Amino acid sequence: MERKSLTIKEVARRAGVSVATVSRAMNSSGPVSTEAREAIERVVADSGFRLNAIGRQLKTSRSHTLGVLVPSLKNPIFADAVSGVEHIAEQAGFRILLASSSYKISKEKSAIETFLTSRVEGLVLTVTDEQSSHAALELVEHANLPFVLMFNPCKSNSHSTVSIDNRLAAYELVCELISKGHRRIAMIAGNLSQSDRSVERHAGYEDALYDHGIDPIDIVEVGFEKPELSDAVMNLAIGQDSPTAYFCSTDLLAISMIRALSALGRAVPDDVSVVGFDGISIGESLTPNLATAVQPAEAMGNWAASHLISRIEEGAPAQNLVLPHYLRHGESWAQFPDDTGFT
Amino acid sequence: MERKSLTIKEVARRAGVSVATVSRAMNSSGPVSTEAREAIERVVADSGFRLNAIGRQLKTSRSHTLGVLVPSLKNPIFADAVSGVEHIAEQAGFRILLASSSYKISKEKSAIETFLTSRVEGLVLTVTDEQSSHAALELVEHANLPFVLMFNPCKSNSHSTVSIDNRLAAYELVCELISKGHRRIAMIAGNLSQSDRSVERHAGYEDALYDHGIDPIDIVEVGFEKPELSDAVMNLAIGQDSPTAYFCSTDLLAISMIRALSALGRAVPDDVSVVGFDGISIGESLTPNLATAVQPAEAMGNWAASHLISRIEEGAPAQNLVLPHYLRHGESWAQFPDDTGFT
DNA sequence: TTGAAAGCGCTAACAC
DNA sequence: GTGTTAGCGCTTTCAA
Repeated sequence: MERKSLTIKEVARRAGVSVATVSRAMNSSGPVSTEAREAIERVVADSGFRLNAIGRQLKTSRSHTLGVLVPSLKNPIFADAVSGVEHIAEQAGFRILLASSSYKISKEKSAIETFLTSRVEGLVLTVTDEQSSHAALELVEHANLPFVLMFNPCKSNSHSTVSIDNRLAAYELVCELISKGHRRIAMIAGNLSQSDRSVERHAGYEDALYDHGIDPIDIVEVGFEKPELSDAVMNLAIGQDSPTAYFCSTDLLAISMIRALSALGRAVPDDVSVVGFDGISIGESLTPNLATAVQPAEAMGNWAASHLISRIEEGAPAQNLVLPHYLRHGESWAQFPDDTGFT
Repeated sequence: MERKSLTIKEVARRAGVSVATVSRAMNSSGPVSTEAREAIERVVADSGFRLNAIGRQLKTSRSHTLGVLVPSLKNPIFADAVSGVEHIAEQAGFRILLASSSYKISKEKSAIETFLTSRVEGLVLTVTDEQSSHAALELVEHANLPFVLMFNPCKSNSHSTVSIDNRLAAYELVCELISKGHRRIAMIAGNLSQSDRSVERHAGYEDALYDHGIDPIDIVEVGFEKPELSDAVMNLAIGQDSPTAYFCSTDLLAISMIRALSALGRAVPDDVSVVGFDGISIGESLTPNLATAVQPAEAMGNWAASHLISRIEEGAPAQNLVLPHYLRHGESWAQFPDDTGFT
């Protein structure tokens, strides 16, 4: 057992050749005689030698590494997207440096600084929003490093983005609720200040109500990191004119909401409808399964990675991609039972 | 905008000092006069200079990087554990290189080779099992690199491990099922050849049945990567003497099972009981919520990371930790309705 | 308090 | 086909 790993120099010495030959042999980057190759292979085989990527990175100024930053791994929508990034990156010979921000601007910034210091070749980021995260994104742009925003709605054309049309998807979801006869529709959302997606979804919610001449109910914001619903949500649910439908800004929230409602004796969807947003796969397996707008998270991760790599390798131009979403007509929403029949 | 990022040498030139002084200033690693410090700060501020970690890593032979390998990010149990690793690593100034194996031995091996090449300082791994993954683990041991196996049951004392007692937890779960009057209890599991945890859980299942003089039913194995349950499962569920209870080797499987059963008109828990294993947090929010054995995934990740770092930094000895599990008495299991009253 | 210089492990001219 | 060599960007003696 070697105390310290070998260097190419030592391998060269043992094989009786020069370091250049070893380098050529190990990288198949130039001619090497069979004799030399075999000598080298022998040394490598019984020493377990492996080229040191750090030396190579320094010399070639290429790290073959991508930085990936998401708010949290504990929401499957992000875990799935990271999984999508990882699979493509791995195929293309890129490593993944992973960080999570816990929805905190300060952690976004420090994660990005770490990535920059580590000389990653590109970044896949899901940030709070372009405004609040401006300082951090500024760093990336100043470093002239390609990056793609994932999930964040596209707000400019200067950089790449992959997302869905959150506002439209929310609009469609709420319209569907309205067409099922619901009039008192509340929105429960993760803190708007921590997610531009929530903001867009809320806008879609308002659009839908406005188009139907229905008054919106004050949005109830909850934290992202805790599963417990706030008192505000509970008070809303037990009040006199309690909503007949809830639009939750994420599936995780919707799942908690369904549970909380049933604890209050309100059955979903018989007494009240609940819809989520994201389309995490577990939602499909629930009973009732979740009505929601589905984001193709893994595909977003795939695209983010392959686009990023083509920017790195081929200097491809920045691009904004809006992927199609679709509504999953789950069992957690239903015709409002007291519907008076107005159309 | 700089085409290529600056080097310490260029900063030194611009600030009119030597590279050694810049290094000392930026790392607070030695005395620097106020005058020099200010000159350097000025240059750094308006150039956005950042020390290149690769140069530093080569010089110091420290990468401050941990490699993390899990079978899949799409199972929240692993995503949560990775999240736990990440949080501790970040606090300690370590970066995370992430890879997933999709439960494939070949990908485990190549991921580990990439980690080795990248000169990570330690590894957190969840592998198929120590036997099958032997070749890959061999590489790590030969490289003399500290690692901790996470989730994999401890089979030797030569390396670190953090897990729960899978066999005991499964035993307890199945005993509880038996005490609720169930006698026809089936086990549905992810392929045993892809997970030593499944194997242990199956042993616990058999222990429990054996202790009560009940005949086990042939285990039904399903793939990990697809949510659809196999025909074998369906045939079992609709057969004559179909089980009154299902023990699933993961919560994800249990959730799919509940859904599949209800599609067959069998209500959970009224007609049939289903229990899972893992304790993913979403399971708590389901209706019915999941009876399961809870693994403290995030805590396992936390411990894996901090233990690994103390091995790296302080040469702490390898350690095997078995964390306590607990049973979540969810709503997905119930007294068997046709219970004849035997005790 | 500072600078010169060696060298971490590697690749890629370049000369042979 | 092969070897020599000059760095890549940094830290760290060591001497001043």
